[in-house]
Amino acid sequence: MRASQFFIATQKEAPQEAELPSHKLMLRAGMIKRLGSGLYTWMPLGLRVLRKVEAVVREEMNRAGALELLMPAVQPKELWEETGRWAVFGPQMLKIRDRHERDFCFGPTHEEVITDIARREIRSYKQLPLNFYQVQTKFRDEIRPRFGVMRAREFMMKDAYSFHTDLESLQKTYDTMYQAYSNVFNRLGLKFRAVRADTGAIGGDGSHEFHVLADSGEDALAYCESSDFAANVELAEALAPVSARGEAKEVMREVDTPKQTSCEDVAALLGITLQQTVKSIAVMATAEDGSTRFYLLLLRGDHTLNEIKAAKVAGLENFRFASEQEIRDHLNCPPGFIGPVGVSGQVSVVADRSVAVMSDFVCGANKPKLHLAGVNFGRDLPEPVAVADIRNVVEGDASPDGKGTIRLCRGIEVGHIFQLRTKYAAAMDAGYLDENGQRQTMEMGCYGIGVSRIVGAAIEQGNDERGIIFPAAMAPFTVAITPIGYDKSEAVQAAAHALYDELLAAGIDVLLDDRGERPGVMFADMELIGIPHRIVIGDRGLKDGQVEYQARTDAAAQTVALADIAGVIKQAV
RNA sequence: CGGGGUGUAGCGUAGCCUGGUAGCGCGCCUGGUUUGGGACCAGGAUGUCGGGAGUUCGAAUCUCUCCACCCCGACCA
Repeated sequence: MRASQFFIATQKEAPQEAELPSHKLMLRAGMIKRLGSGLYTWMPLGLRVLRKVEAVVREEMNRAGALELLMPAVQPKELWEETGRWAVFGPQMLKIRDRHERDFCFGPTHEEVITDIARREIRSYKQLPLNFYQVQTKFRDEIRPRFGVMRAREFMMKDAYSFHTDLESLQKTYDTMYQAYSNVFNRLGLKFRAVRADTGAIGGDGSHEFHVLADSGEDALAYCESSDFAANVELAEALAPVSARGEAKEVMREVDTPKQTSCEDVAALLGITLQQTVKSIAVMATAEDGSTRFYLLLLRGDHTLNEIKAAKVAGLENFRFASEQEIRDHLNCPPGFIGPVGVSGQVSVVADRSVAVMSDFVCGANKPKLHLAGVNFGRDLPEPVAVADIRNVVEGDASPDGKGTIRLCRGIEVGHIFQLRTKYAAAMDAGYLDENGQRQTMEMGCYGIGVSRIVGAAIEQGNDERGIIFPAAMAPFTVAITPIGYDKSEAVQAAAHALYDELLAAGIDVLLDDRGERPGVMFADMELIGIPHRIVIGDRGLKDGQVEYQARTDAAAQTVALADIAGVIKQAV
């Protein structure tokens, strides 16, 4: 491609709306243009990148035996009513009405459509298993679109749906998809982790999220460096401490804490570590019969509450934080000094596993401006009614698989594979006849990749002060030729054209910057848009038969003989 | 939806408090000089100051209202 024939729309300054590096850079590079909230035009440059991602996804899906089809973006309401999701999806679904006043939605996902296909087309176990996929534009009316294409309302997604006679077959395809996804992200040159995900009401261990690692990621992840364990922090288990509770050595006593309402302040005042303090979190839980109960959740001072885990404790299914008034009503004490010692029968105490093994600890005294030190379970207060894992894991915790310690990072979810089981097939009566002529419900799996989101995630992972650093597999162009004095020097032109033709003939995506711009402009543009390889041709080097080569990630250029440069590039790509 | 904020040329902004008819940088166009890291000189074009209503002799500026967008929370590829 000749730059003069292409559309390069780079900008020096990023629009104010952009916050993340990837969003700013995509705007500055002219890859995307915003049309409305969460709506982006993919400009020619950006589209080249998107298409490269799609190509890799397609290749790996095809290789994994999935079959591409294309479903309508617009779907009739009736289909969604069969699964009850017309109501469930709620305002996230863009609903539209045609001239006959019939209701439709712009598809946020395609389980209903594909299940409809399956129930119409699949009759016999002999046709199974099957795995269909598509690359489609989806629309989800996000509560808050942000970060450019990372959380757009209209976005490009690859979604696949598999159908099976039994769980074993589903598991097999699931494993195949797991591998295919790993292949995709490896080929795209992304640092990623497959993370065990919450399967919610369906249960089982049939769900993984694929996260691209990036500091700006919206999800907090816990992973183990010495094993393949990885999980969302919300779900990562904090193992019970291996050491048993120590002997009580101290006598319980009150200590003055006139202004110290947090564990940090109390520990600082007393000159002890946070690990010796216990924080009490007051919550109200509503039981099934509608009655409410006041709970104190006990955490070690250096830990934080994991609300998802806490909600799994019997009785706490739908808890909320207690109001200040409720705290005063139950403990006769203002927040900041509350604790589990001497509480009435109206109060239930739930301790985190790490608290359960503590001895001689410090906690609130349930009296204003006082804390208690040297507190011990069994002696100063009853054992808690429940001991559970209710905290977030922290760096250094033992990995739940027992193979090392946990580290934390942030990730951007770019893929999700899920064993749906029979949820949709049952709701929509998608069945087949088995070997015995008996009608059975199909098992289903679904597998999504956020194609457009990957572009943002990749840039989030690869950028520097000069611009985007694209992995080779998704760069809009592989090589940039930047001739200096292009419109003045016939020698430069001749050399540039010859090289351009040779690289094109070798099937390499080359961008020849024939705009006649000054060197600084060309360099800045090529670096901003993240082209992995750059060749500079100028009269200065040409008189010695030399050109310059610099990879986007190199600190400086190197001199290469003009005669060798094509070979060097072919070698490098 | 709740809370906060911003709308001035393609992009970034000044002016608003204290009303007097809009300025700067980048970009764009023309001519010239330049050409190894976002050139320089000269000339030029581009603004319903988000929309509407009001106050006023006069509104980008004050008031009301609507709209759009951005940021913080719940959702997700």
